[in-house]
Amino acid sequence: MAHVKEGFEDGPGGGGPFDSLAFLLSQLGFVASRGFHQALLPLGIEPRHFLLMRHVLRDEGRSQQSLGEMLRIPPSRMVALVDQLEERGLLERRANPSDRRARALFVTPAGRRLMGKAFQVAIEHNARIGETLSAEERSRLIALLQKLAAENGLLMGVHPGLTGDDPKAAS
Amino acid sequence: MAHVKEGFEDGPGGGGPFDSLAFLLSQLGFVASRGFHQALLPLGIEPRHFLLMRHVLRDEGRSQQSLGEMLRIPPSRMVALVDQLEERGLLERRANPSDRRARALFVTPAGRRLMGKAFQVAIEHNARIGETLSAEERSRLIALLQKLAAENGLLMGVHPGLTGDDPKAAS
DNA sequence: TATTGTTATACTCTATAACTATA
DNA sequence: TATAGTTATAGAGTATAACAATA
Repeated sequence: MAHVKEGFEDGPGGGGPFDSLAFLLSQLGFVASRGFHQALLPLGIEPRHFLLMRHVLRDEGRSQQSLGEMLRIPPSRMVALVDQLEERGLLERRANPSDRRARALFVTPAGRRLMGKAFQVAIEHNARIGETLSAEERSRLIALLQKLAAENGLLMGVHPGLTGDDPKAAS
Repeated sequence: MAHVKEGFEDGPGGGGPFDSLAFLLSQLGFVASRGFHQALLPLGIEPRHFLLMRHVLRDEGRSQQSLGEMLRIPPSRMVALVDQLEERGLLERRANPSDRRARALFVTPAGRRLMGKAFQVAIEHNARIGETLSAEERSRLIALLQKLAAENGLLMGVHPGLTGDDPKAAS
């Protein structure tokens, strides 16, 4: 382990900077998640609700299961999420005429209004994260991260943290 | 929300790519964390143990509380973490002659051997994450992330996910 | 009286699997 | 017999606060 260049230069025994790509990504990802979570607090929803609502908005009338499969959220978790959003009057479960077992999901007018605000929050949060970089730095950074995301099989708009494959701890 | 350039171009109503800086960071951070967690599985420890051991290694003999303050881990959580590592024979609580309330932490020889392997795992994991980038892309990416980390008040080697300020959900 | 570490308790989140109603 | 959704249950992880030993 003496020939490594980026990060871990300190080796097993010592101190030194811990500036590996993996660690930086993990740290910054955590900060980004936490920041968005906090930014949404005034609206009374969490990032997972935002993400789910966003996908319902994109294709209203789908069943819970169909959405759950796409976002890789297990059924019982979908029930809880939709319950929370329905109680708050943001989402609606309607009957599906062609299959009375299924529940078609729709966003209510209140849900639409709230999502408008939530998008605003997301935009502001996003701007805040990158505000210390120049426009050019920012776009180069985004391009590099996109390349990394593509190589790691990430789907745009589907956050792996929603799937329940919990990393458990930090790194 | 019509004048924004990076990410969120789709607006409240629509679909489209979700390639904001914040979302990319959150996604990739999650993937990096999860990957490291899985890479450590064969060694029987988790990233939090690795991080804690690493700090004990750096300055042996410190008290639990002193370490907990530095890493911002609450006392009862420190007890659980140290318990787990002590049961596995990787860490030792020794008496502190000058203050018999405090417990001085030391890494055992087995702990040292395991940390050697864990560093190797970390190095390999780090290399895997960035392997699709060229050396130049990689160093540019790291430089940009470091700048971002500095601006967001991140401490090198201290992962915010260890502090218990849970983001709760993803995004 | 304050502090270090520990333990007890309660709470949240989650997955698993049983269950119901439809198909 | 299979499927969509729900509910019940049990497990892990956490924080809070009470506690014991020592200062």
